[in-house]
Amino acid sequence: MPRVLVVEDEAGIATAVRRGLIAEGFTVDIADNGVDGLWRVTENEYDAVVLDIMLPQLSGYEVLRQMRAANVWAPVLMLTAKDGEYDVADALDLGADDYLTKPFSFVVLMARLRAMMRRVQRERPAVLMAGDLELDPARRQCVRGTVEIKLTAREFAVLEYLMRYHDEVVSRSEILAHVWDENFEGDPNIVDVYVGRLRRKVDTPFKRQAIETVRGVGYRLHGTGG
Amino acid sequence: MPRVLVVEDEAGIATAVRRGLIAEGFTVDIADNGVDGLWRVTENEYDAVVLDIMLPQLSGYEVLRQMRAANVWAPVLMLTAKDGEYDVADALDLGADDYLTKPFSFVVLMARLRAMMRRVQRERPAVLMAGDLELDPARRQCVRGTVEIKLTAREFAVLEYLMRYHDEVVSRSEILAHVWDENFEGDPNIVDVYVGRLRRKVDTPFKRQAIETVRGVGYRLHGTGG
DNA sequence: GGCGCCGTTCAGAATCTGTTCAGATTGGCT
DNA sequence: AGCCAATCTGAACAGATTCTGAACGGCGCC
Repeated sequence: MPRVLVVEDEAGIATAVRRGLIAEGFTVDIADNGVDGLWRVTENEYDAVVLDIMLPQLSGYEVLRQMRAANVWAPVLMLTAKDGEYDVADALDLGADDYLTKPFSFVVLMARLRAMMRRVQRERPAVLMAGDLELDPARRQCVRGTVEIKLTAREFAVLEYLMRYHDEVVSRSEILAHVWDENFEGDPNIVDVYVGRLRRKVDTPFKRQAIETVRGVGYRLHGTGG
Repeated sequence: MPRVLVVEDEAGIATAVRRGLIAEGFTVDIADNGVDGLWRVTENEYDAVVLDIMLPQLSGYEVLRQMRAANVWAPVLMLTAKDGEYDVADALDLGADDYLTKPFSFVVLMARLRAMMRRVQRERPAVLMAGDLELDPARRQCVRGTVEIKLTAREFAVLEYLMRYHDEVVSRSEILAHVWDENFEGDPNIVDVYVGRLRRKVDTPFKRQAIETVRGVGYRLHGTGG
């Protein structure tokens, strides 16, 4: 699940964008001022940042400059008001990857975000593969061999995370933080439950199970041999 | 190899863009005035046109207008200077597909060009097909196999959108934004209602239903086996 | 004015999902 | 073998999401 930070002080825009992005399968954090935005972006790993220029406390320019200085290179899409008070060129010079003028349509935002992430993150393939398992985040579809496997939203998210880090061991807390929320406060056993459900759905009989339990540490999804 | 025409009289920009595009694997033609640009675009088939607005002999507006009149529908990305002498809205009204304000970064130009070509390729087919379903936007006609299916305007629009993005999951908000209005303020349940009606009209008994619900995300229309 | 079609709203029904929990099972260790 | 902690699993529930039929009002046409 791609993770996006939205730094925007106008609550209306922020929530609208948030809702839309979530519907599109993103995980979304919101910061309503520059300082908070800068803090979040340096503390977490985002796949993209939507950054308003006009912000309280710290302008979008400054946030961008300081995050680049701090060696954070997540792709940034700047939001600018259409009155040319702030110059877009400056933002691009500072290392923004794209920009959008308010008011914008949500569809355009999505297209730009996707294009930007595709462009910037070449290491992320459109389709995740592991053995004969195939997972297509855009189509929200999971296939083993030729048969489609139906997954719920959560199952999909957990599997996606495991596949993204296939052959590596990922801990429960890591999964919780990424698939649920950094401060999820429920029973961590939920991860076990979902891994169990996934196994029943994606494992093939007579084959080694795809998701291995690494006792005391977490889980590992095997990249080859199913 | 995608072929691009760049109509731009400032030699510096033209050659920079040309070099960059070639490096990205495009074939590039340059015209340094409007008349030449118009001639080339009508004589050749380009996958995209980058068109400056301020040009000697014939403005970018005029080039665009006349090429559309001549039934040339290659996607056009307009270049505008940031002083608002020329209005971007006019260009979009005339049928430009995107625009960029000078000065722009090359990265942004590439992203826009790619996104534009992708978008246009998807949006311009004459007849939409998915399985044995056929939808002709020009004739406002929908056919399954040999029988015509009568659809109301809204039903048609929703189905058209789903078919345009067949096999992908489209969210309710996306459908609302495109078929209704980006700031439609009614009950989003209207989408569910129309999908339900469409199902009753276009689904065949004993077959997998064409429009699948992807819970928590949206709907997906199956492109094959429909 | 009457009629039919269409777009929309609404509320209840039907369905699906996320989560919790407790008991069963497994694996590692002495 | 026996113990403890970690893990698995099935059942159950609440809540969210989606579906659907009914109803309403506007609009164009006869």
